[in-house]
Amino acid sequence: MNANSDESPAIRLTARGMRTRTRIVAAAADLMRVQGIGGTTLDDVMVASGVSKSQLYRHFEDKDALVRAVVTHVGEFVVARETNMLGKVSTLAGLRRWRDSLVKANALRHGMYGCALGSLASEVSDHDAVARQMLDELFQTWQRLIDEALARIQRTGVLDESIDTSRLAVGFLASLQGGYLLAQTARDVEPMAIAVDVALAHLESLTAPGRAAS
Amino acid sequence: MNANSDESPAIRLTARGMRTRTRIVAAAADLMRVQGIGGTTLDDVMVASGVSKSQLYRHFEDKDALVRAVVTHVGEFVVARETNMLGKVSTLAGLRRWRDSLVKANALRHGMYGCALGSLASEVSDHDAVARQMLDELFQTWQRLIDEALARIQRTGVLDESIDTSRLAVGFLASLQGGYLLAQTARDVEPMAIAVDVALAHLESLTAPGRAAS
DNA sequence: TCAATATTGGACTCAATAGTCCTGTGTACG
DNA sequence: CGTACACAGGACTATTGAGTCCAATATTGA
Repeated sequence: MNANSDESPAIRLTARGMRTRTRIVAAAADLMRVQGIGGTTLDDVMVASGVSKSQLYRHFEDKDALVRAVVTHVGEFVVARETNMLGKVSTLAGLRRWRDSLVKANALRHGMYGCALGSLASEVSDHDAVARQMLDELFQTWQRLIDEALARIQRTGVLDESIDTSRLAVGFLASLQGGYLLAQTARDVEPMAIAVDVALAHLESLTAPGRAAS
Repeated sequence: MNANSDESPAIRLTARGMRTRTRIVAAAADLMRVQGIGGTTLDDVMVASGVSKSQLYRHFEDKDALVRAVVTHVGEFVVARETNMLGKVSTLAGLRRWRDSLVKANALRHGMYGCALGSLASEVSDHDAVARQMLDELFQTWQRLIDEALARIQRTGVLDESIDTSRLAVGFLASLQGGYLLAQTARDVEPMAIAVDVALAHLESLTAPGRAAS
């Protein structure tokens, strides 16, 4: 939206203030990823960011405002990552590399914590309407990135033009999110890997045999 | 596990006591579904079930124990529902009816609250190891019910025998769970409906044209 | 360098919530 | 029919966590 990352500051901030603000949000995001939003106290954030209560309330009206800043922060991170990984994909092989990268990252933590965005969404959606809408838009952005990659693959000719890639993109994102949840519950990447693989297999089955490109 | 529903009681209970216990768990489950676990206080449960604090602590050692009883309760409900809906499915049409029923129910609440089991899983998995494992087993049961339906479809001949239905089942469950999450975030069933439809389309694409049965 | 203002520290308040305890009442069985 | 014990009520405590306040310090611009 505006030049500085993470939401508009409401108050005028010097460079030092911005750094402090960023430090708070980054620390809060880390804690909330691991402990959840409800499990993270403002005192936790204080200690982790090395900042005092009054600063917290100088920068954020209340905890909800901090949570929203965290949503923005995490959202920017995820969108940047996905833009990086999907932005130039135009082949099935490219999509498989995308899959590998996500699976590998999740395997390192044995499925713990699930998807950074998905966990926030599930915890916040029925409680904070503003944050819910922010997350909805982030999911839509993510879905669009997948859709655009699919559309590029389609344009190479391996995928029939009659296929609605935007519906496929919803399917991919849902498989991924559901996979994250199952992996988190099982403490094992496997269900997440399988879920995305099945979605990829579907895409492959749609590529008419003996078509152009790879 | 044992005859009475919802976990073992640790203490001896008369019929009246069992009813009280059930009332507590049912009230807690309802509240937690709407407000989340963290958002539901024991006082809320007290008021909703018309029961006093000491009774709560007579029946449950602490809040975690109550949460686990809720998991068992909700799990039994979901497994019963899915057994009902999937237990006799042996055609694609039957699977579509299953989809319709889930989508319809979710549409009524505009996606709110997500999946009863999924929401619990996401809130509890990184916090209570015992509850996490219970939920993992419930998801496995659910997945098995889907797998068995797919296997029956496979046995009618419309689905090639070389296909691994258990992997497909993981894909279905993940699509469903991810769809629930996206629907909850969007306050709209649509993403959930699309996610399951894409999964169904995949299955249909696997049914070799010109095979037996319907 | 001085004054205005941004920034910081942390003690303090107030409300909410998990968990305890004790007293009284219903009930089942000998 | 009475005694033991299961069950119910609700006041009470201890803790935690969100949010406030004000005094002290750093920064910036004139």
